[in-house]
Amino acid sequence: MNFCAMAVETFGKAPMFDDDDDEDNMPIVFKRSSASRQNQLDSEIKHSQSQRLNKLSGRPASDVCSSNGQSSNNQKRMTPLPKTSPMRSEIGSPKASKSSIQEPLVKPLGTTLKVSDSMGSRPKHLVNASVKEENVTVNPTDDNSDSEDDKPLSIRLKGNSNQPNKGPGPTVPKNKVKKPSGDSDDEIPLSSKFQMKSASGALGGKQHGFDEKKPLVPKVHQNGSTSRDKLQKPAVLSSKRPLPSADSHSSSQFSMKKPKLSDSSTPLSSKPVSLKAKQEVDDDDDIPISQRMKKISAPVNKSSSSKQTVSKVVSSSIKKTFKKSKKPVKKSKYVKSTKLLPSAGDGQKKWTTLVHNGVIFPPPYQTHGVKILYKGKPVDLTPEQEEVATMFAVMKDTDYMLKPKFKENFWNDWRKLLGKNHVIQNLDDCDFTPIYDWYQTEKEKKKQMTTEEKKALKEEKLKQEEKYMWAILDGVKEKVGNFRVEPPGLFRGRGEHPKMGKLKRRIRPSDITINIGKGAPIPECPIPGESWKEVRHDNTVTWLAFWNDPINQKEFKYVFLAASSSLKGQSDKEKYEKARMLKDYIKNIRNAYTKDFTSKDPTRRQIAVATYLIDKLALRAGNEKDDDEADTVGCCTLKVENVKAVPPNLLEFNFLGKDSIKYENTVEVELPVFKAITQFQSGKSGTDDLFDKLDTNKLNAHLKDLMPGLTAKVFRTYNASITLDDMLNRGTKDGDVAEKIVTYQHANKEVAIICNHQRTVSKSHGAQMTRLNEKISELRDILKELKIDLDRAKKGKPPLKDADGKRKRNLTPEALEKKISQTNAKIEKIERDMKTKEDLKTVALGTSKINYLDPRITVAWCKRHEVPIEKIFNKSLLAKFAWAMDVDPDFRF
DNA sequence: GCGGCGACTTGGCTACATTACC
DNA sequence: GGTAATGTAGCCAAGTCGCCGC
Repeated sequence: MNFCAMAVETFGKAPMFDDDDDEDNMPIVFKRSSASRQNQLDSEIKHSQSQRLNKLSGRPASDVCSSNGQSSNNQKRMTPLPKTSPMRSEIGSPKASKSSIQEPLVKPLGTTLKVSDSMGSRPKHLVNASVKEENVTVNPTDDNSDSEDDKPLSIRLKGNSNQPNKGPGPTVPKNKVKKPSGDSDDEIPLSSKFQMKSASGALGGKQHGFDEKKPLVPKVHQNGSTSRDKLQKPAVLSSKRPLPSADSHSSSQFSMKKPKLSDSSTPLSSKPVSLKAKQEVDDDDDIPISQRMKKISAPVNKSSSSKQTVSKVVSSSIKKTFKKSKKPVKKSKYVKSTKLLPSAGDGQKKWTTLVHNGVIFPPPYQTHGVKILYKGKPVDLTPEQEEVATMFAVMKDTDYMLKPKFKENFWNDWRKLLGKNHVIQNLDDCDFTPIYDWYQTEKEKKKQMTTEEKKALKEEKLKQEEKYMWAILDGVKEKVGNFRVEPPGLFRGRGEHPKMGKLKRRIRPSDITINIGKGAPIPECPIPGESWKEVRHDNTVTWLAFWNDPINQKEFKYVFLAASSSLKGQSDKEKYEKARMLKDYIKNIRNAYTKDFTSKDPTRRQIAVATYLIDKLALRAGNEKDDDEADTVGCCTLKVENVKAVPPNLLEFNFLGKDSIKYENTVEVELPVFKAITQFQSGKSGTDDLFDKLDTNKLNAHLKDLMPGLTAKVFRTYNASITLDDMLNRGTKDGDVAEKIVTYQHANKEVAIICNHQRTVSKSHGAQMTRLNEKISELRDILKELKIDLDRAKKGKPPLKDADGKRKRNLTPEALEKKISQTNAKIEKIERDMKTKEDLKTVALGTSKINYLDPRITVAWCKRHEVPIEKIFNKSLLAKFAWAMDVDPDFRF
């Protein structure tokens, strides 16, 4: 019996999940963090930059039929939207791209980090491409898979690195920041690090045709090698992309899905028959040489047998990880979801039945009675006044206290609570230290609790929250993401947010709108005497509840299902499928925008250049912002002052992006781009919009003309995932698991740099490095002694006394040699660790893993290389990416 | 065609938990 | 067993983008 069906039957009666569930269904304990977040904008720490790198190319035929269930997958090879006539342009036709480039793949990983690069390469062929139509849907090209367009620009650059100046207008980023003398390059913006290592070739104004078969981008590696990929990509067939039918064998779990994409007006599934046929032919050309070699050397059925073996390794580990969720149904009335459910497109039905218990509110404020001092004297405060004073007091150690705006906003809100005639008349004369000290004491007390006490508290909390943790969506038990209503506090806007410090008032039931299935029991309002603002039964949305953001009433705070839910999984999968689809279109999109660099229509020119920057630098779209938000920008909202044009063809970017993270990057661009930028800047002041004829709506509307569903952010997903795929496949060597993990981390790091995912250097970083250095010197001293002892032992003499004057054990020369070797190994390990630590101290690897890297790439790679998936994905990622776990080992992005 | 609302994704930080190391 | 290092979960801010009404 179908679990869903079974569960559905119970729906309706479904009260709350009191679940006598077995432990498998026990909720994971959710912690609540107390809160303080520090927004650090230390620009010295937050280096910027991102540079795009490699994109990879070749796609094995296997990718075509990546099994796993890619159900949705039909989207690849989408045909143009109805509104766009397929006849409109030759761009999309196989012919149009015939010129294609069958350039050798560029090489690899080893140099990855050093060679970053940029996209410059790409444009090369673009320049000469013949694009006949302007506004057209760009059909996937038949030859695309072979083209370098499938590769990250950076990779293309790498490939050309040894051919400086040959390319058309490659963009090679330059390093703007000087590298510190030490080993570390921490002080360098991420992007710069990347670039610095990659070095760029001169751009030359020359443009080469596609058929040149030369590296797209000339590049000079500062210290990197410029190896070319020996595993050249095979000539590509138009049919390389997976066909819908191929995808459709995907695992049954997807078989019922109605992917959004396919719901769109675009006939995703209607791929050309010829392509399909081709795909089925599936020749070795589509398979990376490395794999082909395996095939050759293996027994006939090797591929499948090895697959099995490998899969076994992975699946067993996966099984282990998911063991719990697999035995569930035993006692539970509901099925715990690990599979994707059917979903619908926007505005469409997202679910049929939905049951949940609403949200849980933070406990009421408990007064502590500690008085603040005003002009040195204790002041009585009401509980409401004290609560807000406490919010402020506990932030004493944060950087917010250094920001006048924070204090000003806090004071304005707090004084309203104090009232006009309150004894407290200004903030400067207030001393919050008594409350701060009290808070520290409380923290310390909590820390000192015994393990049992902590456990008891935890259990108590769990007991209270358990019923809010789950929802039943279409009969499937799903975890709720954020079922706790945000507690009151002071707004911690990032960067120079004009509202930082304002009071986020307490949210009450009357602020909250509940969304639940018709006929499902309305969640009881947990605060006696109060009631929900509204109850809706809207199955076209996925939120369970929302309230208006108290800081900005126009905005909302939603309660959604957790990332591991099937709804989120479905949507995630669709995101990656869309990005994969871009691979089919990218070449012609690049051709199209390259052509438009010199368009007479200034709007077209701006769209072209903006798209180029988004593609090349992985910039975000850049929506307009209100005055009451931090002053940050994205591509479309760049100001003239954010981009400095340095002849002959360098662009220096310097701006605050999302979360006020600094983006600093200097890139070499193609001359037409350079020229266009200077035109856009001419006659404007620094604070004027660089792209004055453009906004994200226009840009995305244009992108949708090129590929169904294409928006600016798809480029980030595409470039991140294709870079990972490429680097893993080029860079993974035989070796032990640890070495393979290092390869993965390198690739992950590369992506993080591309996306400019930064983190602040941990406070203890310096101390940690110092400790490690000390350890190394201690080991070196030991090494010296051991060598002396060895010499003496060889001569039959006893060892010297140790530092304390004590006699050491008499060891044989063999034993001493072994010790020496062990000590050397220790030193090497510490040195390696230090380097890694230094390299990653400002790079956040997690963000790309969670949001940009198609998990199927990782899972398939783990299967191919026998790396346990748990080494790469933690528990929550495994749950989030459950839908990707049965991917075929041959899957390629 | 535009603007704004609404829904959803992306993102860095921090408290807490777990693991490593001595 | 204690402490430091590392990993993770959760928080919630800040983006993107679709859609709808004017």
